[in-house]
Amino acid sequence: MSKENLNLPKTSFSMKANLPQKEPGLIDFWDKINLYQNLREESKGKEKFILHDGPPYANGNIHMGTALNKILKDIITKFHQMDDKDSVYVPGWDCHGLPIEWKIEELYKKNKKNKNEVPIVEFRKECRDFANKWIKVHKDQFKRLGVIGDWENYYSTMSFDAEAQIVRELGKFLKEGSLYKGYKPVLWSTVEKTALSDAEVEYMDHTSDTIYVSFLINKTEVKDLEGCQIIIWTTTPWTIPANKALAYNESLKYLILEIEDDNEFKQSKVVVAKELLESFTKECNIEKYKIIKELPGKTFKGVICKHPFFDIGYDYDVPMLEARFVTTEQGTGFVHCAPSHGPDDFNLCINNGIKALETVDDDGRYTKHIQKFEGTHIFKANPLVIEKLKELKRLLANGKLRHSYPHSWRSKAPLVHRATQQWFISMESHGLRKLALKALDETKFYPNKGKERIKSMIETRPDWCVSRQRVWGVPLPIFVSKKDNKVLIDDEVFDTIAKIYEKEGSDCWFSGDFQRFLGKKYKAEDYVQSKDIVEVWFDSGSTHSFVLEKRDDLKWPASMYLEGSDQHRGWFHSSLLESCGTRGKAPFESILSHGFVVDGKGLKMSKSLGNVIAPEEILKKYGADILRVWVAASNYAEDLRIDYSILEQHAEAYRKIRNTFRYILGNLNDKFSEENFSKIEVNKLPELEQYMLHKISILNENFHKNFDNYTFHNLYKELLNFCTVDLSAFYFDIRKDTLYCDNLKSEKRKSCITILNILLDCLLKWFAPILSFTTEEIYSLVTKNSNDSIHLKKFIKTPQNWQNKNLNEKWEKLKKIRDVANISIEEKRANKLIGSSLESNIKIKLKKDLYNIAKDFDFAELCITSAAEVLSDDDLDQEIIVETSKAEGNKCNVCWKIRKNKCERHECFLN
RNA sequence: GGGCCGGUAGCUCAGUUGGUUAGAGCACACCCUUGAUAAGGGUGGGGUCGAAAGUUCGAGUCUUUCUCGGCCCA
Repeated sequence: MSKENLNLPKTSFSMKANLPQKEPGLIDFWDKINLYQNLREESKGKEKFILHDGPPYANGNIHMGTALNKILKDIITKFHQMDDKDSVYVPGWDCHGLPIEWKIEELYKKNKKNKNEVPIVEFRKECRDFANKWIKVHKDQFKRLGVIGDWENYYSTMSFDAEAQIVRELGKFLKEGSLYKGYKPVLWSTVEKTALSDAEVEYMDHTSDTIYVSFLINKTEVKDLEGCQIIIWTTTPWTIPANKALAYNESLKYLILEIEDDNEFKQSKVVVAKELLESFTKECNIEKYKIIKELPGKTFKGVICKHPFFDIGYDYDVPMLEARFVTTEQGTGFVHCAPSHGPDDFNLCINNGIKALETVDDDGRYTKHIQKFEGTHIFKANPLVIEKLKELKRLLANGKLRHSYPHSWRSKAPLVHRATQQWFISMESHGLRKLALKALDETKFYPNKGKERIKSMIETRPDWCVSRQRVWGVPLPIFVSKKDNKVLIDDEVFDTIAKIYEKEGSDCWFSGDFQRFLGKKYKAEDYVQSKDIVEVWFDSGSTHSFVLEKRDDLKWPASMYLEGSDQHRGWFHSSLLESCGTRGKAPFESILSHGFVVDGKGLKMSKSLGNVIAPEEILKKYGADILRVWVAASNYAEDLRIDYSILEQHAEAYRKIRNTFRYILGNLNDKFSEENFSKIEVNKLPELEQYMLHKISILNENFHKNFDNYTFHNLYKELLNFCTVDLSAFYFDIRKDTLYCDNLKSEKRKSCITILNILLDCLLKWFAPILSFTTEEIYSLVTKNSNDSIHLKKFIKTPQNWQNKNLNEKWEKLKKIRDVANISIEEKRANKLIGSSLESNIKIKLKKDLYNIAKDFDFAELCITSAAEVLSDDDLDQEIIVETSKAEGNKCNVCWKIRKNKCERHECFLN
């Protein structure tokens, strides 16, 4: 008997995947057949699913987080496409902003070029080129991941039409009146000469000078306080010249002490918080003192102090104000307030009628408002201030403190709070906060916890500062009248600007002549043109207006926004505010947020820890499909762990899936014939095949449930388990005998082939959104049409009559018997009585109920033994007993079963 | 420092309103197979559910504290 007469599997589908080599070819194939266009053609007129791409910043190579984000987007887009929708994905890029400006400046420094001597227009052109360069790089990197989208017609925040639309959006806020000119302290970098957004701030350790300063009480109605000195503690001595007030907390208790040490403060009566007495006396080296009196916080209401520099011209009142931000964590229980140099100080002062002044200029030097120190750089002012305080006998102590302090993420320079003129969008004036909160209630969140996260941010956030003192961005379309200082608000002007931008881009704002923006109605000489640009979050927050609304292939609002969980404060947030401010509604119907990529131990990836894995390495070693499996198998609601052992595990699972396909293809000899599911005559199939149809149907149901909830890790796990447990270890194992040995015309074999065709169809489609490359590789192997793609297909629909609950229950019982049989066989195998299960005969004893179910089944087939006997025995102490004995006789060289006589099986006999 | 989220086998994940002995797949070990073969099958070991305390007849599940990690904010 030779093997040629058997129907052994034969396929050209290789066991080894070779993904890194094979995948680029499939990307070329998708380009060649114009897959994206075909998808649009195919689904014309269907319900749209629009996943609006949050634009990554066009700078630097992609990292794991970006890869995760894009793959997740692609998986979801493909799912909806196969779910019979028109699922359009338009990728985009965020292009303006400081990081790119910095890159160009770095280049300038390298080439000894002075930025100030380069015309802004030229500088901006270099920024634009830089962004364009990275868009190209990103595009290739994203395509390499298998992401299908409109790569030819991507969007960018620096395109001319985007810049034009951003102006129109700003115009809406200006016209409404919610965009206002304010004067607030912002975090300012004196090195970069700009205000920084929250995202650009890094908290690092910094050593500050600390001082204890006394403020002499000047006016009070409380007798006890007369002649006392209020003590403050600060880590920013340079802000003392800008001091305008002192803050105390009503809920604290304070003490008046009389210092008895023999020094310049001898017999001084000083006031500090009771709780801080110990640290205060220790740090100021006060050894002998007397507690005169304890006072409640409210005592300080209305008290007026003298500025410590009173004697050198700072002869104004320093009132004491109540503030909850005063704590007893450090210091003295009193806080010195410089409204120009701290948000808390600013708010407290403005509420009490004390205005902030421009006390420090762009470079960080004191202005004319700071007597005696004008022109001094604040970073060099501490020793001067300390010296002066000492001289005036207002300094109790000074020292150093190492603490967490804000720094610029680029220059690493320490930042300061500085009051500057800025443009704000009010959260309250036109009900923006309320609108945004309402819009969130109407948004579906995956996972649900995202809703609370963004809501609490919206509830407490201050007005939105949208201006930046930089050059690489969309200019604020603002003209201020020289006559009355009023902002020019005229739709015609906004529209003129937008129209010019559409043709030339916003670079022309800086070309000098701005009369053309004003048209004929206004004269340039009457106005001052703003040179501020819009902060980049406003850019990306407006993408819905110049992408979703403007493109015919998209819709507004988007079906989904999908980003990392940090974007609750980023893009989700700015998009929500921009859209609610201009349209009263959110630009998205749902938000999906994913966690961060961390290493195998759950720690964040960093260069210093050396645990960074670049997508590129994974692509080179494993291929994109393995990375896609990792995405699908991980629970994105939490942080996602990755390292090589985790990837190795997923690669192993992939091999299992690949071999499942390979088994099917082998037995179909690479000839897939599509079955019409609704025409399958279920009842005519063997029960095992019926059971498989039931399994497929149930799995398909769960598949859609998981898809509806976007729980891909459960979906993937079910698919993998199906391949491993139901197919490989069960159905395939049992049916090998039929497939290899039965006649090609046998009904049983034909039924099995039908199931294999159905399985191939199902598995290809179920896996296509995840294993985009592998499923395409297989599909192109079995399809006759060389221009066809698995990604053009729709999900399967299983007919109702495939589900059979009774049959399922029955087969669950049969499998239980099979499990017991396996244990029995294993015992004999361990005793070296048998090797292969085919070397055994089994005797199955069952209680009556189970016997009645099992008696009609061939357990030799189900358990892959040479013979099986099923007996009824009601005296059993267990439900199922299986006895295994060594099969005696000769091995049939066709079906390998061991028989005493010649194999009576028809096919074997024939041979 | 504050807010939010999380910690279940080596790994990826299940675990209903608190209710038997905490599950699955992979990995691992051993065995079998050599007609899916750098594949396939079988059996098995493995968990103080981050820690402690509390509520309860009963806690992976509820409460508190602590700890570790992540995101956001200061």
